[in-house]
Amino acid sequence: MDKEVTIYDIAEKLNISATTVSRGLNNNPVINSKTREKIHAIAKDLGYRHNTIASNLRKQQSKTIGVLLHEVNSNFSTSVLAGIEKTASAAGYDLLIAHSAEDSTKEKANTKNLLNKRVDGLIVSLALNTQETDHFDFFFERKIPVVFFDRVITNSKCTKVVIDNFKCGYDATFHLLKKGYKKIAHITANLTRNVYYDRLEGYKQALKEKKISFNEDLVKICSLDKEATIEAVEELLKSKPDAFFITNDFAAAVCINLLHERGLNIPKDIAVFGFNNDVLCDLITPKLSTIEYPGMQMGEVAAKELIRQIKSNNIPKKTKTITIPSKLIIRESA
Amino acid sequence: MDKEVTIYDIAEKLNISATTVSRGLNNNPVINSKTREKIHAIAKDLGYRHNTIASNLRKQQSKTIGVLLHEVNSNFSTSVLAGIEKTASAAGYDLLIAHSAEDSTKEKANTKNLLNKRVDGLIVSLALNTQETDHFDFFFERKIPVVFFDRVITNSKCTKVVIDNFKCGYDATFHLLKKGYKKIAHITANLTRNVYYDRLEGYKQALKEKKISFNEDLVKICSLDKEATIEAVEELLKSKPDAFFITNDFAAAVCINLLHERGLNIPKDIAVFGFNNDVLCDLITPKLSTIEYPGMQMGEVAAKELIRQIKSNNIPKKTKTITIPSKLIIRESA
DNA sequence: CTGAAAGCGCTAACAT
DNA sequence: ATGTTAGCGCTTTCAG
Repeated sequence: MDKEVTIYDIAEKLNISATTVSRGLNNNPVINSKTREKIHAIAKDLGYRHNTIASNLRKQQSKTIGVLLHEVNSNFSTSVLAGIEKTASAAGYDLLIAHSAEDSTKEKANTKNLLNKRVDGLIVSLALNTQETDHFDFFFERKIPVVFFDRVITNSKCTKVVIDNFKCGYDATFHLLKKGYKKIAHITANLTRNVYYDRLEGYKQALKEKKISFNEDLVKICSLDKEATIEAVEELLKSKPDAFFITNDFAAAVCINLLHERGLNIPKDIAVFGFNNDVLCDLITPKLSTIEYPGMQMGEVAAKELIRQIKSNNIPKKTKTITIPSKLIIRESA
Repeated sequence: MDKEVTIYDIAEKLNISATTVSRGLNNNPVINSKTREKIHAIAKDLGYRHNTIASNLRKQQSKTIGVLLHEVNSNFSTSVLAGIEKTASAAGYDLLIAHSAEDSTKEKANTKNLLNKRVDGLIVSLALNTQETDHFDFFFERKIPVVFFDRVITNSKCTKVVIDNFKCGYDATFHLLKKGYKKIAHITANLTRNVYYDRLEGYKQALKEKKISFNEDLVKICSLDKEATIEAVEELLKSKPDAFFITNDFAAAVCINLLHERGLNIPKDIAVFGFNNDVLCDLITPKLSTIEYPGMQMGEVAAKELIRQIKSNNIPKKTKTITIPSKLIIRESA
C-alpha cells in the first residue's frame, strides 16, 4: 500500500497544526472559513481520506450496528434487512451483518466478534436451535443496546419487536373454521422459538373455542424447506385433513403443488393457509391466503428503537415489547 | 460505558508486560504456555474483550470486505450475499454492506464511506442508473482490490464475475424459435447495464440466424416491478406477440397472471420465458421456463477472487472476467 | 521467552 | 481562531 496521506501532511503543507486540520475537515464552525477551505482544497489535492478507524478508536465508538440474522437467504430476512439499512444509513450508521445459518454455535461466535468490533448496538433474530442465550449477556453487562426482532428471547429482560403471533395463529385457524373446515393440519417449525410456539397456541385456542379437540397427529414440526415440507404434507394427508395451516408461504406453495399433483382442488377439496405475505402469494394458483408479516416495517422499527437507545444511552430496565400490526390477507386458497 | 478492560489491566494483575499479554492472547507460540494460560484466565475473569479497532489501526487493515449492492430486497441479491458471507466468514473477513437502492448518488456516497472505513476490498454490483464510474478510481489508485459481479463496468480494466448474458439471451430466444414461436416480445431493463444489453444482443442474434427481422416495437424497457411490467405487457400485447422473453422471473410471473386474466393459455396460445431460476418458477402454474442464474455461486466466486487478490496483494493488470456457468431450465411455460 | 519504547491517525482538553 | 499535549488500545520492532 502506498503511504496514506494524514492530517499531518496537510498541516505541514499549510504550516498549521493537525488539530486545526482535523477541525477544518470536520467543518467545525470555530475554524476560519478561509482556513477551512484551504484545508479541504489541499486534502482533495493530496488525495486524503479520513481514517475512520483511528477516529473511532479515539472517539470510543464505531457508528456501526451489528445485525445478526438467522438466515439471509429468504424474502422475509431481506425485507427486514432493507428496513434496517434504510433507517440506519439515514442516521449515519453502518451495518455489520453476520448470519448464523440457523446454527447456535455460529451465532455465539458472531456475537463475540461483533462485540469485539465495538458495534454500538445489536439487532438480532435467533437461530432455530439456540437454547441458552448467555452470549448476549456480554452486551447486557456493558449496557450496549440489543433489540431482538421476530425470533426473540422469551425469558430475559430485553427489547423486542414482534408481531402478535398468538393472534395470527388464532385468526388464521378461526378463519378456516368459520369457512367450515374442521380438520386443520398445521405445519410449523421448532417450538422453542416464540414465533412458532405462539402460533400453535393460537391455533389451539381457536379450536378450543369451536369445541374441536386438539389432535396431535395433525401437527408436524419441520424445517419448512421443500423436502421437509413434502414429507410433512404426505404424512399429514394420511390423517385426511380438510385444510392446511402452514407457517410459511413458501412451504404452503410447495404444499399446494403437491395437492394439485394428487388431483385435489383448492380450496374446494382442501384449503391451504400460509404465513408471511410473500410476493409469491399473488403469483401462484390459487392465490394464497396468508398473514401479512411486514418485514420492512419490522426492520425500520427495530433500527429506530435501537438507535434511540444508543443515542439516549438509555436501556429500558424492563422488557419492552413493540408489536407490529399484522393482518389476515384472504385470497383464493382458503 | 463502564471502563473497558485493556491488556494493561491484565498485565498489571500478572506483573508482566502488555506485550506479553498481547502475544499470549493471540496465542503466539513464542510465549510460555503456562503464562499464556494465566493470561487467558485473567482475561476471562476480568471480562476482557479484544479491541479490534485499536488492533486494526495498528495493523493497518480492517479484515473487512465492503459489499455494495444495487438492491438488497431481491432473491438474487440475497443468494449472492449468502455466497459472499459464507466464503468471507470462512476466511475470517467481516462484511460491511451498503446498498444503493438503484441510485447512483447513493452508490457514490457509499463507495466513499467504505473507502474511509478502510475495507480491505470491495464487491460491487452497479446501480441501474450509474454512468460514470470514477468513484471507483479511489480504490484502483490505492490498489485496493475491487471485484464487480453481475452488473459490471464495461469499459474500465477490472475484475468481473458474470454469466454469459449474450449466450443466455441467445439460447432463450433460440429455444422459443425452435418451438415455433415467431413473434417474441422482450421485456428488459436499462440497457446501459451490461446484463440487459448483452441479453438483448443475444436475442437479436438468434432472430438473425432464423432470418427474422428485429422489430423494435416488440422490445420494452422498464423497471421490472409489478406495475411497470403490467404496463409493458399490456402495451406489447397490442403487437400480438406469440411469446414473451422477460429478463426476470418475478416479472414473468406477473406477465403470466395477466395473460391468464385475458383468458390466454400458456404455452399453447402464448409462451413465457423468464430469467434467474428463482424459487417461484417451480411454484407457479404453469411452471416457468427460465435461465439458471446461480447467485450463491456468483457470490462465492466473487468473494474467493477478492480474498485471493487481497492476500496476494496482486491485482490483475488487465481486465479479468470470470464466467459462471448458466443454463436453460425448460419447464412448462415455454 | 519476555520487556521497553514507539507509533498507527485521530480528536479532546486545555491553553493561548 | 489556533496550537500543545496527551492518549484511545494495540502490535511491532529491537533488545535482552
